[in-house]
Amino acid sequence: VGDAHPARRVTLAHVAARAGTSQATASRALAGDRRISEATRRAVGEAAEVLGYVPNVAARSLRARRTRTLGLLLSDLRDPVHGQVAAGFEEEAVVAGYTVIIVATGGRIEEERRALRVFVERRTDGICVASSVMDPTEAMERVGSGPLVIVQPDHPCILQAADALPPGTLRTDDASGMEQAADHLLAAGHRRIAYLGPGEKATDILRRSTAQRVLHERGGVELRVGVVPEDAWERPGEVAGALGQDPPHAVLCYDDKLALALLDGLRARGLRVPDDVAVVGYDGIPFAALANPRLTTVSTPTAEMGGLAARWLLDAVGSGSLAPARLLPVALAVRESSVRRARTTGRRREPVMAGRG
Amino acid sequence: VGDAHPARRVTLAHVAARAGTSQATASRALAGDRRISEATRRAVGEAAEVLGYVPNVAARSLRARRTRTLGLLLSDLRDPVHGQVAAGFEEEAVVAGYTVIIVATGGRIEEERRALRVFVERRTDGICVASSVMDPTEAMERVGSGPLVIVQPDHPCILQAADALPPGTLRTDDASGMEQAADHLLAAGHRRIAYLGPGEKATDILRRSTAQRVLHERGGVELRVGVVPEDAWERPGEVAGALGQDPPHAVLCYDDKLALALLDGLRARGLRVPDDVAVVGYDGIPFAALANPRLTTVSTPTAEMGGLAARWLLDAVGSGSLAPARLLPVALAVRESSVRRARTTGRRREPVMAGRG
DNA sequence: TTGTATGCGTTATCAA
DNA sequence: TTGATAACGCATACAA
Repeated sequence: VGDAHPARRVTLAHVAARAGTSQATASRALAGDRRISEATRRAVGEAAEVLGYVPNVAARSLRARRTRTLGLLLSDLRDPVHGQVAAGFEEEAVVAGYTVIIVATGGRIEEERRALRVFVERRTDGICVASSVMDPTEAMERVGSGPLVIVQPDHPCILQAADALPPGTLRTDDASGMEQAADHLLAAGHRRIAYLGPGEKATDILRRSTAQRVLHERGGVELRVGVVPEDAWERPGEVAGALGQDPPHAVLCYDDKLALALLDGLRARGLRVPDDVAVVGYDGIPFAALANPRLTTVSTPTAEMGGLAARWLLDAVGSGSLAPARLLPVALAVRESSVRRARTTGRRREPVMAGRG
Repeated sequence: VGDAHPARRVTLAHVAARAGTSQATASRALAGDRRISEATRRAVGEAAEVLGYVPNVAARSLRARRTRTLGLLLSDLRDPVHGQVAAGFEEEAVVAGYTVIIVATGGRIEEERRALRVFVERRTDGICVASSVMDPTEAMERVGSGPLVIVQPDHPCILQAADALPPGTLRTDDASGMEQAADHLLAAGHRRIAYLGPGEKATDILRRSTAQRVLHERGGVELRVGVVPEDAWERPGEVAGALGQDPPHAVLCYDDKLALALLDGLRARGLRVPDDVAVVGYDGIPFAALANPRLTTVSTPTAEMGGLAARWLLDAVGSGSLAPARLLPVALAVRESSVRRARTTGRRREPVMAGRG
């Protein structure tokens, strides 16, 4: 034998030798096995301490057939929403003594497949797939037997079987969220309303069509639709431009990033929010509350969702069965961006086209 | 023997059997060993495909004595800055075929120690410690022999040995950043300047004392200092309140979160930015550019830093030696929040105390 | 309460 | 070009 690795690592055998016990006893002592006498337990503990023994998780996992690892697939760690989900997930995993592997996919399905492969190779005890564009069925097939939780799937399946989703599916109630938002705008008297979104994602379609339906049914209002690239929020001018030359009086945005960009873009065009245009976001990221005007938004329990996903997985590791699909409630947070201020001079409602068009 | 695990897993032995080769040959074939004939290579590949073979990374790591895993310690996945760092880190790791374990510590030193322990137990090939409050020396001791990159250490050591930091240390140039910011305010004619920060962190002390020095030396200005809790940005009123009853004309903030909250808090107090108070942030998070007014800030290359950290580690895995400490340049992004608009009626400079005081 | 022996699934050494 | 075989470091079934 003889790998060319000089770094001598302390193994359980060394600890056992120093403690004067067998390897098995040392193993049990360190594991806190009640059957080991207090004396040897201390002896082993001391030996481990002195030698600086650190168990090798790879060996343990191989033997124990479990890794105490959870896999988390998400599209972008930069995104506040995903950050929240990841944070909640990680926190919950940690308290259970689990470690989290995170793979960001950028929303590319090939990367998502690669991520799942990574998780399976590493024999994670559970896998969470967040905001994935992959067909949940495909995800399940690729994952195989281990527990799989799917959070906020961004696949057309969410459009059809509203609640007939497979166990382990966790979503926020998009329909309810958009309904609340649309109702809010109608109640405020708006009739020229637009929706701004990326235009392709399933979540986008769900939110948009819900708004469309609600506005039509309850207000007889036809929703105008503007489409912008997913990264358009980095270019506020483009976002505002998507509203066209004859801007609506209210805008429902696909998410807060877009809404915040819209706020900026409208300001650049000389349009005041909410006086000229009301804006509603979606997600409830922290910065929405700090915008000027403060952004009205559908507040979603993102961190809680991440935490719950982890708990589901951990429970499934024990029980072998996954919790039934669940729709988490959301709530509209009404703030300044959609509420006309009383102090302004009356409610002029002419198609305002101030500023540089 | 006989663990109670019914799920039959496909192992290399099965693949070898089906391909009619030895296990060794199968292993080599799948690894793309050039010495294996094209024929057997294909045969093994097909067998693996048919059987749905997925290699067991734990076994591989155990044997190969390397895990192709990188550990990333950070304090909070919700924070935009850390999200950027993590994203850059993960992206770089992925292209090298590495997997990332992320542990969030909440800035608690006990959690940081636990995180390092996790990494060592899992035999990560490299460890990155970001924004840690731990003494870098302690971190090195705990990590032992493996490569360790320390990103933005938040430990008093950064105050003393400016550039005499150990190899593998990666920082943005805080002193330069604050210098630029302070110079900017002086150039704009401000003389009543305050600094707002959490008051304890080493990074905070470094930024504050730099501002203090620059303002004093170049402008003869004494910096006022306001201290707010680290999570105060969630309570804008508290942030603005920390400026006292006689607000300054310009505020340097410890970070963008604080600055954005200050914007909101000042607005609630009836103070206009930048007309009554100029505000400068730090970090350059994306939302700073979308604030109203758009936030002047010191833009730091966070994602790049994460990416570089990963590359350093990957290089060290190969070479065994770590890159020398490095200070990444930062640049002031001057935006609306610190530049008085020309159109306002002159530059009145009296201590404005409008609104509800 | 402790020890013995075995196998987890790979890769690498050595011999063929 | 391929095959036996031996670790890698640990946990556990079984025996004592």
